Amino acid sequence: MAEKVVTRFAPSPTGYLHVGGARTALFNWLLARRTGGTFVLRIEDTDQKRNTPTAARQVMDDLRWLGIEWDEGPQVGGPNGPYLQSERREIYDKYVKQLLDEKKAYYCFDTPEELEAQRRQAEADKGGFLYARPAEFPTDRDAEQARAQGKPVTVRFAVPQGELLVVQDVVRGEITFAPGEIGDFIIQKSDGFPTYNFACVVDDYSMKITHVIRGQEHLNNTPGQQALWRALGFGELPKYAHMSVTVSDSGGKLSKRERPKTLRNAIGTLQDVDLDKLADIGKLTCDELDSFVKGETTPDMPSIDAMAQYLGVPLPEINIVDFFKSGYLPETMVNFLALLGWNPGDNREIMLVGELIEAFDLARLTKSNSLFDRKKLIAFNTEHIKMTSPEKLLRHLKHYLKVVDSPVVAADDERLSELIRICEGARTLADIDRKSRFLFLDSDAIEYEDKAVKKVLLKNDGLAVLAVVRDKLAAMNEFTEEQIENMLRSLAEKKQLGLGKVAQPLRVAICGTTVSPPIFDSVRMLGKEETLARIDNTLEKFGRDGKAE
RNA sequence: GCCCCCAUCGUCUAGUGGCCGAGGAUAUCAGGUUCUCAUCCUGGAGACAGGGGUUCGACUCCCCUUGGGGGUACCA
Repeated sequence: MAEKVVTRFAPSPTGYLHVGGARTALFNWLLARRTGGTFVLRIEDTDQKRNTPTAARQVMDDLRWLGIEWDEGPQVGGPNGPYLQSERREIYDKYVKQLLDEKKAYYCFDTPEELEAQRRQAEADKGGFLYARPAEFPTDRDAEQARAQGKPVTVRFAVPQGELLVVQDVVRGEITFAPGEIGDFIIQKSDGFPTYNFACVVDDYSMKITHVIRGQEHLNNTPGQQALWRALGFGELPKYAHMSVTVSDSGGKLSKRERPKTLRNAIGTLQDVDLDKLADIGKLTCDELDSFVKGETTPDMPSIDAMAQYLGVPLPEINIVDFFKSGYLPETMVNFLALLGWNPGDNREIMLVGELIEAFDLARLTKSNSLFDRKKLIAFNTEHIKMTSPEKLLRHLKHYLKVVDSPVVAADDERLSELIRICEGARTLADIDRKSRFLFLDSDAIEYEDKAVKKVLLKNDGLAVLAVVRDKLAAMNEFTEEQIENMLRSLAEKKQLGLGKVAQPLRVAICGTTVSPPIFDSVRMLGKEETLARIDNTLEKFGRDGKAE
């Protein structure tokens, strides 16, 4: 009985994979895996103007990073390819012709301007715009003539009018659209490419898709698509499930415009920004930067990222790669995304992909939209870092360090594993990176944070304590963390100080900030020689102008 | 404007007429542990949008209002 489930993810390659798309892909993939079905990846590149050549590639990389592998699609092939719509033109043409021959579709020769005027008129008449279907359909000859005259030639589907269009939706139940609600829509553009609403129907049929899981923004397209499906004689409809949409926690829609917007606002608020330098960092001319700040234009992503990094402005993550670069684990993303608009029905939240697959059920999709809460995401990531095996974490960390170009890449596996161990409790891979960098910098490359110096070195005899610590360290012949700990603790006790008063000056001396892995591990890993050198540097550098004795 | 969808703690959600004096997570607050950051532990506060019905009984069903989202393209 039950036919094999076939689901698909059909992104248009206009940019990086963003969280919304990732979630759609995930749900489709989860259902396929749950049921032992097939997951198809199809690239919807029918818009000549908007496709970026590298985008499809990027989307696939991001899917793979998440662990979402497709059974049919680009790069892997399959029986129903090609999987790029731009390579399926003959297929669409065939069906357009069929519809034309059966008088279920017709040619149109309107210019965009004419259409625009009709639309405005309809608005003025306070009605929805419905294309006025001609009593007599133009013939192939008319179309040729129009083309010869340089008129645009499109093909419209004659949507069956006068009947209620009913959509059965898996998550929303029955949805009805009144007759006349859906106007005749274009199925073939004047450049010969199919429109989304057409290509999607043809492909879902020929790729034998059984379940269409997509965002609710497609709900209103569905009656038209289903009418088309019937007109084409495609037989039984796939099941449709329209998921709730995810909105951003930084207000409004989760859109790629958020990042430039955040940066723009930051530039506006920040005092004394060196605009020339900034333009240089972003590889922009001053005029281009100016126009960006004024909100007139938006530079490309690498430019935005570079400027944000330079200014130290955190941008909200929106693309999957952004989350990767912020140090999130793919396990976290999959887990978190799965729980946006779905839940297993019990109180489980932290789940591995295997558990998600096992528990997944379309019947448990949520109807209402949800906010993407980055705070909760961090909590999830902390949890996943904690539960991931050291080996796996090491793999993730290495990949991460390489991509973000951290000096920590210099470490070998053993050392990285050690770092992972002593950074227990880290919330992101970025935390581990940040805390570890001091080990991989030259001692003269250490930047001493102003605040840290003032607070721990120049106050409470910080430098004096540091000098004592220095001598004690120098006198040690065994440089294990146990020895270091014993020494520091007994010193603190002897001086009637809290351990912090002893540890903090040392910490600032070796890494320039008040934050590092546990001090005993940090010192041991740095090594005796380098530790002493950095302390000496510090003493020298701040000893004079400080008020240390 | 018109059409479609949605509505439980700040947020993600459990809840399918009595088990709910509404459960979990996260955020937040108060304590505690700790050499920093983080982790960790204990406790607190916090929600059924409003109004009508239906019913012996509504968070759960129906209607209206309000609020949010989406669509209204030769974008997908």
